[in-house]
Amino acid sequence: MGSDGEKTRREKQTGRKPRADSLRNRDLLLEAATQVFSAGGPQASLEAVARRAGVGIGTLYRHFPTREALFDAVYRHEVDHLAELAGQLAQDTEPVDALRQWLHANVRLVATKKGMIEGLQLAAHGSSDLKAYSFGQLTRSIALLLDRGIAAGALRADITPDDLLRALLGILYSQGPDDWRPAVLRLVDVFVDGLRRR
Amino acid sequence: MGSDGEKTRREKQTGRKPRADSLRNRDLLLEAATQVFSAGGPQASLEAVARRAGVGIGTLYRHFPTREALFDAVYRHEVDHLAELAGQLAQDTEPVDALRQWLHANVRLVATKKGMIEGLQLAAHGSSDLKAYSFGQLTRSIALLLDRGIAAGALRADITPDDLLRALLGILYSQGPDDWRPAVLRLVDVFVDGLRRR
DNA sequence: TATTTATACGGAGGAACCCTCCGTTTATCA
DNA sequence: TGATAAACGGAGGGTTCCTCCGTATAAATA
Repeated sequence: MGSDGEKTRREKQTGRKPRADSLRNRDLLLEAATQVFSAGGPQASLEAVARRAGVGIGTLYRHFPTREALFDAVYRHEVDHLAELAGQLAQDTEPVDALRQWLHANVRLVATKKGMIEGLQLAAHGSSDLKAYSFGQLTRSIALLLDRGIAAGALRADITPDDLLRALLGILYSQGPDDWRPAVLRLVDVFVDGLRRR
Repeated sequence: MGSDGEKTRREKQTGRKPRADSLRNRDLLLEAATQVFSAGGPQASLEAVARRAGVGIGTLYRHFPTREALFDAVYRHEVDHLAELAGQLAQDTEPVDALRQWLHANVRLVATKKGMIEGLQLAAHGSSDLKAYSFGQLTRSIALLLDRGIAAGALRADITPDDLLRALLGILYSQGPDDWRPAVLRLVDVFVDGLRRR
């Protein structure tokens, strides 16, 4: 969960206000990391992140003791957006279409943040907090949309939100070299068709 | 293609037989690389590969000037196996089932070679020869199976072998942490269902 | 078999990165 | 305005990457 971010943002135990430079540097690092990871993938240089943020490498490690901690902070934000969207679609839109649209939104997001999906995949294999959090958020979002479709009798009932998340991440990750978006969107549609009740 | 491996295996231009130690070391390196990559993924230490093979790091780089070249040699072999299997299934088995079985075979393969899929993904984004070769082999295999299904009227005709390969790689890559195989196999089946003509 | 020579070998070495540790600086609090 | 807890920067030891080159050796030649 957010434990790590929280701890960094707030004190040890004495009741002193966090220093202004600390907060500022944390934000600088986060922004720099977003850019560096987006461009270079999850194994990009942390020293490059520090350089870009204009702080010492020691400062980076104090705020984010591990590479995963940095991912944690960077990607939780994006995931929260998707969860919001799912909530909206679940109110506005016809079930099957809502699911389809939400999946398409994921494709769109990844289109601009190349490194993100790799990060999530890395999280999927590793055991960071990010995994628990983002998978939770995404699974909840999917469950919301999926269950509604099942309840309406429009979607088959033998697929779990977990399954669907796997497929989504997988299909998303399978970006081709050139203009992969149309192909990926088509795949999503095929998959949604496969999900329809027959 | 195999240009790199071939070049290493055979001379510059003079017509001299390749040295025995060279060939031997190449094989040692290949075997070591297969193990190291399978365990540690595509960014595993090349020096570790050399150590495991019992040769100097210089020898490794002479045989495989880049990390990609090593992948190239290691994974082309596996891909060839899958191509063979596709050929067999195309003769033996009912179209939709042949496709399903071939996809399942992919799942099985990946189950034992963790690093491989990451390698293929890496190739998919990069621009190595491995990409051209393995994608060619796999696409051809899929085309074989897919076209047969379409010709028989059993599969929808608006999906290309390319698309299907993307989906396959994607779904394969989406391994969960625990016992992911049943889930992945289910996803494959859903996808194949989506491919059915309706 | 002995000599020549093309070829391969090993590993030193410079650069980048990882992460830790600690002396110095600075923002809060009294 | 001090006092001091907290944050800062970056040196430094370790690892990996990849190149370069003097040494060793297998194939060719006599």
